[in-house]
Amino acid sequence: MKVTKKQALENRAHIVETAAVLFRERGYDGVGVADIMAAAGFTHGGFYKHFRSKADLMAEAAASSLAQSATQSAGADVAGFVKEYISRKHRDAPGHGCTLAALCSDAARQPESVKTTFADGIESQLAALALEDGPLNKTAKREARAKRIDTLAHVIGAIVLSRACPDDSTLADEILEVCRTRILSQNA
Amino acid sequence: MKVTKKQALENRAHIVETAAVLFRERGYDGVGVADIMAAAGFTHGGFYKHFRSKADLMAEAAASSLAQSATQSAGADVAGFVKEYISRKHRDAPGHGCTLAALCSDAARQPESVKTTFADGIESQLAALALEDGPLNKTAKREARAKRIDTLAHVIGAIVLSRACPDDSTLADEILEVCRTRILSQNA
DNA sequence: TGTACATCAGTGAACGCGCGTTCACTGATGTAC
DNA sequence: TGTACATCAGTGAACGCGCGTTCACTGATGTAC
Repeated sequence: MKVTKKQALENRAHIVETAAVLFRERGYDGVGVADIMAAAGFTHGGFYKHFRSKADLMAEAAASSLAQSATQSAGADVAGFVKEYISRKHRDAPGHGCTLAALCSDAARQPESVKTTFADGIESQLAALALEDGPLNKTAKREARAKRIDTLAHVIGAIVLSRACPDDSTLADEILEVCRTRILSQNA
Repeated sequence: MKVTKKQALENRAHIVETAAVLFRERGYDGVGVADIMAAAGFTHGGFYKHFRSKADLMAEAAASSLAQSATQSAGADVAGFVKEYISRKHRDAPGHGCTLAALCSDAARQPESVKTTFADGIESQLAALALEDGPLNKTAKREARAKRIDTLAHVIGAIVLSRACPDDSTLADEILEVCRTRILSQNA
């Protein structure tokens, strides 16, 4: 049953990817090691050949999906970012959406390793949004950073609040529409 | 060991209050029935004399703390609300802070009973903030509601994002300061 | 008002279950000669 | 290149533990007469 070194590394990466989706869908406490391994196509016993603990995988999965979302929105203009972010599609597919929106409040109760990863992820996300900036002087740079932090908090709040409503709720959609419209007009 | 009917009802209310704090601090999956009962000063066996299941208590605790935060911010002007909400004090004491900020993303993964309670809680919170409005015509009312929804999402996003950072993080404080300043200047 | 009995809030042990983690084992891969 | 052995990714059973829930029991409260 042994497997090529290359194959083993691919399997490991696949486990991280799978976990990154499941954690976003069901939270860190909502998914077990056995769930993750089964979803990745393995039995649970092999888990500890790849990771020292579930907490280690949590931090790694977070890093992976945070980096991915940052890359995805790299260089997008703010309006485009907001439109994609505050959408029913994003709200209804947390597993493939923004890690910050899906796991922020979970992260708050996790070990420092996870929280540090999240802080880094926030910075990456801010940096990705910053790519549209031209060369700026110091004050303008500070102002641009403030604006991005503010917008990021705003869009996360919209998604998180909308997701807390029942599935067929009109309020959930109202929140999205209202916030999308207002954030866009603010950035116009 | 029996107890007055009045005392029993008080005990029940005390359990709900205790749970409302613990859930906000550690999340729905982070607190057990035994934890709650012990914190309230009882043994865990009596739990099912008061509640049919943990999920029932979750919904009830959510309703209780949501109603409480709505009452607290009733009639406050938006600026005052934002200043209190986006503060280190609020961020660092989730157990006695806003239920929406503490448990929104947890609620998203809970049974409909909890999500419905949250939707009601959002409406209460919006209504509480609306008390400052004078008599308005239809368009102005719609606009005022949109503004409140948008502000609520915004302040929640700020707290949630800040809480995801490590405890000593400067980023966590930066997020609060930036968002507080910008939201206040928007509402000025 | 007094008495005899039913009720039921609270206790603490026990239940089955799923969790994170460990372990002996397998057998193809990788390595040493 | 061929052979003999070590490695180690993956398997599946087992571990201890904590969880939500159940249960027999207690004894003060509440009720019926």
